[in-house]
Order: sequence, then C-alpha cells, then structure tokens
Amino acid sequence: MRAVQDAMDVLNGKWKIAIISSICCYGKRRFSDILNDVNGISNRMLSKELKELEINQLVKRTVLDTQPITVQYELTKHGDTLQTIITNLTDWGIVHRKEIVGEKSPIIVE
Amino acid sequence: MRAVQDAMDVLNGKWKIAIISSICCYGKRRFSDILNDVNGISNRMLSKELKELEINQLVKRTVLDTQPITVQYELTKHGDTLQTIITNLTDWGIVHRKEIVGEKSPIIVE
DNA sequence: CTGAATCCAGATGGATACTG
DNA sequence: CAGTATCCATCTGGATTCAG
Repeated sequence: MRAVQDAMDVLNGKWKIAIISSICCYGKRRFSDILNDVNGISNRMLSKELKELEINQLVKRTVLDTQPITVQYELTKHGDTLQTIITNLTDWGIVHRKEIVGEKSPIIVE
Repeated sequence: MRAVQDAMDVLNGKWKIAIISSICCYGKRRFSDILNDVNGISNRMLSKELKELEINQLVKRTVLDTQPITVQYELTKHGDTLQTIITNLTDWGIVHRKEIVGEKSPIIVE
C-alpha cells in the first residue's frame, strides 16, 4: 500500500508519464522533440520534470557536442521497467474513454 | 499516447490511487475507514477525491440507513479494471524503493 | 458519521524574456 | 538549442468550524 504511493510520488505532476512515453517511444529524444511530443507542456515545465526524472534515475541526460548544443534523453534500465505500467495505463485509458466519455463525444484536445 | 493522459487525468491528485487501493483491498469500505487507511488525508480531500472518482464511475457510493448514517464505497465494475495497474504500480514501487532509496534508508512515513 | 463551508499558505504552472 | 529567471494567476490542500 505504501509502495503504490512510492510509485505515484515518482510519477506525480501533470507531465511525467507523457514525457516518459515520448522518450521510450523513440528510444532517444531531444529536448525540443519532447517539447513537441508532449502536447501543451512549456519548456519551463519540461525542464523541471526532466530534472526530477533524472534525479529519480529514470532518464539519462546526455549533452551532444553539436553546434548548437543538443541534449539527448533516454530511459535508464530502471526507467525501462515502467513500460509495462505505461502500456497498461494506455490500454486502460482507451477503455476508459469508451466507457465514460463515449466514442462519439471526442474530448477537446486543445 | 493521448490515452495515457486520459488515464492519468482520472488518477490525478495526491490520493486517488491510495483511496482505490483501500477500497478494492477490502471490497466495501466506509468513509471513516478510508480516512484511516489513507495515511495523512483530510476529510476534506477524501470527500473531494471520492466525488471525482464517483463522477468517473470508478466507485459507487451507497448511503446506509444506520444511526448515525454511514456511507459505503465500493469499486464499480469499471473501477475493478484498475486492479492490474495498481498491482503493477505496487510491484514497481517496491522495486523502485530498493533501486533508488536503498533498503537501509527507510523513507519517513509522515 | 459524513460531509460542506470558509480561510489561507504554499505549490503549481503559464507567459515572457533572457543567456550561453 | 536547451535551458534559466521572473512575474503572476490559479490550483491544491490543510485546519477548523459547522450541519444533517
């Protein structure tokens, strides 16, 4: 029971899961790529959330020596273990939308 | 990808998962029971979160005709489908604690 | 017992501008 | 490109009190 909370503490915030999804979906992903992937997030938030994920050792940050500099993010081994959960959440999200929202009332995306 | 967000939207907030865990763990649970189960939650928050869960049709609320009145909460069929996710999160939480926190540095519980 | 109402501090997060 | 800094509105959530 406390374990559930531990997990949720790491995945808190509005964007964590979406960010992780973006990264794990492509393997490696740059800051601006994620910024585009995650709908609605600001660079300020992305920066903050990525930092937290890095602290929790879920993502690895690599500065590439390009001109201008680019930064690459990828999941750590530990971050990879979230895949099952993300898959489950995705599946459940689909069912939930059908169940509650109904297929005919599309949610406003933006 | 949007589906993940759908799922997280429903499970947002600090307490949702813990509340669901509490209910599904016992099958049926009264307001004050959940209040005790979920460490640190206030009645104000519990009330709010339960209402949201009810709106999303994850829990069912039943007023029992006792003296004084008691209210019983249980998972709906749809709420039950979260069990897999909760189990996964719990498992992952345990691993995460070992991985990051280390077994010897107990997290302060409150 | 189960909540709703009020009050209020602190966290969250968007917009914008700026730096290396 | 990848952030950081600042400002500021809104949201979150605790404490307390009240009501059916």
